[in-house]
Amino acid sequence: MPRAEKSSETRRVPSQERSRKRALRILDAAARIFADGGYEETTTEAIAKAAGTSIGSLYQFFPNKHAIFHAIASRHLERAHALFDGFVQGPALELSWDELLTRSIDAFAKMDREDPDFRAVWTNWDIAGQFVVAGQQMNREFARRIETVLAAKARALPKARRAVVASMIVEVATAMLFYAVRRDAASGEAVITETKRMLIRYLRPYAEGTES
Amino acid sequence: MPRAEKSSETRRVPSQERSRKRALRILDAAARIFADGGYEETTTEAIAKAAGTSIGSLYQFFPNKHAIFHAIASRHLERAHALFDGFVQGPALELSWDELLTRSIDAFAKMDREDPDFRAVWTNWDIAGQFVVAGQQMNREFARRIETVLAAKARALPKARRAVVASMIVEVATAMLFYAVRRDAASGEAVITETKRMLIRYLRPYAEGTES
Amino acid sequence: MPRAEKSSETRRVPSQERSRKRALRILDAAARIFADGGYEETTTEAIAKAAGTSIGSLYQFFPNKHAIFHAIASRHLERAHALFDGFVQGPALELSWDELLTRSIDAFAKMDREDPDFRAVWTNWDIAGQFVVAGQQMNREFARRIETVLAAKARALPKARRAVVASMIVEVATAMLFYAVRRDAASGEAVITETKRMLIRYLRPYAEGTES
Amino acid sequence: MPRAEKSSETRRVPSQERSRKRALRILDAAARIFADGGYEETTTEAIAKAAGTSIGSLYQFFPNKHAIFHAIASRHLERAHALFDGFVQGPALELSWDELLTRSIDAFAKMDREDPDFRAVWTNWDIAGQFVVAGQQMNREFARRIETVLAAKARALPKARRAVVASMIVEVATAMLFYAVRRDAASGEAVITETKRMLIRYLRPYAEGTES
DNA sequence: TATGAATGAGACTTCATTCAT
DNA sequence: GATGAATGAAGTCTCATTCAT
Repeated sequence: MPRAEKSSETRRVPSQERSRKRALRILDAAARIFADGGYEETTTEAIAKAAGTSIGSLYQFFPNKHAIFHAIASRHLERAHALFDGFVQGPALELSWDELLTRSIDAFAKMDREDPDFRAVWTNWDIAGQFVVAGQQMNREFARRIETVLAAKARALPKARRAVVASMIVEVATAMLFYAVRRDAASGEAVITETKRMLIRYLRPYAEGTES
Repeated sequence: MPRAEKSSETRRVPSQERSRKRALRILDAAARIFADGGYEETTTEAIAKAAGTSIGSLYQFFPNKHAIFHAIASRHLERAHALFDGFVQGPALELSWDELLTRSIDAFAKMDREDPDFRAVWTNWDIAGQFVVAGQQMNREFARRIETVLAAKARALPKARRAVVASMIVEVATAMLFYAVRRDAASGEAVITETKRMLIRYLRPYAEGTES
Repeated sequence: MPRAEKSSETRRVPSQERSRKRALRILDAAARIFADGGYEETTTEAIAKAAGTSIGSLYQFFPNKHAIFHAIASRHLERAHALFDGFVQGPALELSWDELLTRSIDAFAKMDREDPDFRAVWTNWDIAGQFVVAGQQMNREFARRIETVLAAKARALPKARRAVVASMIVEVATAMLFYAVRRDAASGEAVITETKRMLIRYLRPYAEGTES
Repeated sequence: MPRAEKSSETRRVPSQERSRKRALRILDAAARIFADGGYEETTTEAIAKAAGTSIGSLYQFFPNKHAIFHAIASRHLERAHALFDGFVQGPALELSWDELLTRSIDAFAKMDREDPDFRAVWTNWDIAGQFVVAGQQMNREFARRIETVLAAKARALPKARRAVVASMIVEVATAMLFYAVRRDAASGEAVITETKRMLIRYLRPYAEGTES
């Protein structure tokens, strides 16, 4: 059926394209509103309006409100992972502990400041009261990867304690980065600086093999 | 007539007593549900039922749902302040940095584990999307007090940076304590231990006057 | 049982007295609040408080909220009837039409201004949406009595039309009196004056036998 | 493509059309229930059901219960004004006093009998205990217009008393019309007739310049 | 496929009434 | 009998989701 084929093809491509764009617009709008107003306070209607679509269209892309949040979380997760992998894999690993920490924290601070998804996800990571979603999962993922770095770099750290230390790094970094974005630029910057200092001091003994 | 006197006394006291108890039961129940299910997800009906009362009684004690949360936050705030003041005032100040940190973190860890209010407040500290309530306010209060301790103990720390460092202590401690209670007993304990270590290592240079 | 008799007697008399007073206080308070705020808007709690009693006592005197309103209406009814009977019975009947009207309207205007029950009853005479209560009933009662006066004084008025005319008098007087109390003293007075004029002009032809 | 054109036209029009109709159905149903059962006694649920819609739809048209009443009042106000203006403006003014009164009262009686809004508004004109709304406002408006007619027709009436007399006309007419619709057809008719008579007799002296 | 009107479950809150003290 | 805490039915309104056009 050439007609169907052709029409479906030519109609499909731009339509897919437009669809994808619309889905993204929804996600972007939702991230902004979730971050500003909280998950519960955000209405699906408000998201649709902010995205310039109708509520009906919104439900064509996402089965329910939670799915929207989930999609934002996933998107953020992916970005964060990609960013993170630049530091725990490849040439970056050659850097000194201090350098590695400094650079990765700076990189995340930059992303957090710029990516609305970050605030959306972290502000609402306890949706439905379960510490289910993204946040936890993501941090666990990060911790696992950090463990491998610790294995290579922190020779003085007993294997048994690697998991805790990795978690400490992730949780502290995350918490302070989140704290930083909630403050004004200047004091946010100071917090970032101090966070790096704290982690460096914390980890140095493990790296040097001179645990206090 | 001692009997009459007594009876008239006990007639009203239990009434007040029972009222007070009921109010506390409501608060306790609410704390539990807020912590488990989140503020928005928690219905006043559910609180009443969990407290073993009727919805009408609940509204006799609290004008609306938010007031219940507020009461829990206040209660927690008071307890936390009282606890904290034991460390930043009086003889405890004679302790070494390390001792002071260790003891106060242990004290808070104990309280957090035992006080359902803690989770209720910290899980929901961003009600309505604003970082308004208790949480922020409380931490700021803590930070202010820690500053005075720093003034006395951290001679190497420039006055200008005291505020940031104080915030770091509070925020990291809070975040990790919160993280700890969400885990099982064993790993929670490990996290507490590691948190103390991290803060001690972070602060030592400031205390010793040998900043790295 | 002398003890019981005596105690019940001596206790009873003042108690009855006190009870009656309390019931009246409740009615007075209720009339004021009903008049100012409307039946639905008035809570039984508010009545009890304004009467200086407890809600429990209130329900010992009246089985439910409506009964309170009903009691007020009855009380007003009685007073109004007593007042009215002074004009449709006895020596007052010797007066001329104009005098009779003038005096009775003045008398009612005075009562309406002074009796809080009046406003309470007339403001809320449509409780529950049925034009049930007092108002209707009272006016019908009045009309019936006026009919007898008409029989005597309005010789030119055919018997068949007496009922309508009587109703006209009652309804117009009531409505305008009610209108008058809602205005300030001065214009209220003017309305009363004008109402008398209107009724006099309306009725004169019936009395004189020169229907226009 | 006429078909497409037409279909696109009719596709939206019915939607608007249906909406408007639904809003009107809600208003009509509400007027009926308000009139029969009183404002407070009427539930939004009942209105929705009587209008054949869902409660959700109702709230899509009206922000709250009071707005529904307000809309009814406005609608009635407009109709009443339009009707009234036919008598106080234009050629009708050429009529004699008696004719003018007779015709306008008949016109209003007809409307009141047929328009459910009338009873809804007048039965509940004291919502919330304040004599705020429509009723008062409307009557004042009417009175003001009647004053101008009086200026032209009632030469014997001193300017200072025009306002009272105008109010008398409005209030008496309104009250008796309202009374009339609450009675059965026959006696209602008699009341209307008698009301005209009363007003004519009342006003004649003012018109003729022979005040009694 | 886009739209937005329609739906209705369910949340919060009030208040008449009951009942233990 | 007096008190006022306790009760729960019922009302208003919101908002996630569906569905006709």
